[in-house]
Amino acid sequence: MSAQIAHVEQQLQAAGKRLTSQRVHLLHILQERGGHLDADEIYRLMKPRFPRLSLSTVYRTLGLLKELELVRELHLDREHHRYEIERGEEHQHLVCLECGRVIEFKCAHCVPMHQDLADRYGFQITGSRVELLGYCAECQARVEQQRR
Amino acid sequence: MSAQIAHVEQQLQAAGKRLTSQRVHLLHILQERGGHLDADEIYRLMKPRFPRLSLSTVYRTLGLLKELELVRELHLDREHHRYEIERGEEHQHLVCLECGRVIEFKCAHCVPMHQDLADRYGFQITGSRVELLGYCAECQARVEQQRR
DNA sequence: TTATATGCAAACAATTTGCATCCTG
DNA sequence: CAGGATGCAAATTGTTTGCATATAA
Repeated sequence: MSAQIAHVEQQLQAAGKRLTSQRVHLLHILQERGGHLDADEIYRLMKPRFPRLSLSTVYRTLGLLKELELVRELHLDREHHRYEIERGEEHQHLVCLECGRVIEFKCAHCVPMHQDLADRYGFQITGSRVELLGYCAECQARVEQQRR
Repeated sequence: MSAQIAHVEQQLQAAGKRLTSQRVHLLHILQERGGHLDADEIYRLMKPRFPRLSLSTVYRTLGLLKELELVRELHLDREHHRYEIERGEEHQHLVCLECGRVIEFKCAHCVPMHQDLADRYGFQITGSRVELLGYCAECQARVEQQRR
């Protein structure tokens, strides 16, 4: 069992929650896949192991993990939310509008930005959503070729 | 009639669309309110003038204006989308998690960030969503006091 | 006049909830 | 064994669509 999962187990118990096999498995999936999954994808990935699994369990588990700040909810597209394990370190997302690929990056400019805002507006910043939209190198090339 | 509205009128006609009183009124509301309205708020603001207005007209109009890039759709919270007039100039949003207030700001750090990403990943960036979440000065003070 | 917009009601999709049953602690 | 967790089905919410009627061009 990874350190991540051990940590989650600990947090769940600290919150008086139970460690069910569904919860553990969901975490594993999120961890293996590296995140950016939506509820239905998670559901389908879990289904083989839990044939009677219901979507509401997925939503309830995600909701719980979100509250415990073990999972982060992303709003990368308008249709549904996507989820990833909260790794503690702030990072941003780059989304390709053509193929949907998501690249994570860390932005050196964001820390001074937070400080700026604290100074200018007295805002205490607790979180951020930085999502940049555009076209990845591959899709640019493909579109270019089709246009030829 | 403001220059904004004149511009919209022109764009609509260029796209072969009609200039209905509902569309004009919706634009006026968005302009007067300065944006950040959701579909239902717009609906309620328009209702007095158009008692038989339906929500679907609001959604269809917003969809149309969004396609023409006259209106921008924001995803500030998970419940619904909010809309504002597209002013051409990129800006970011600061959202208070307590009172819901939205502050717009312009971030000097964002332009170099786009350039960075183009360099690092070959990404062509066409848009961005930068939303910072936290607590405004007033709400911090209030919470502080309650805790006392 | 004629195609585009609107209003209304019904359809949808993502997410949430009530309740009986199940299972972890 | 007791209370939290699950599965199922039904309810909610935000948004979209089909169709008959109204209206801008």
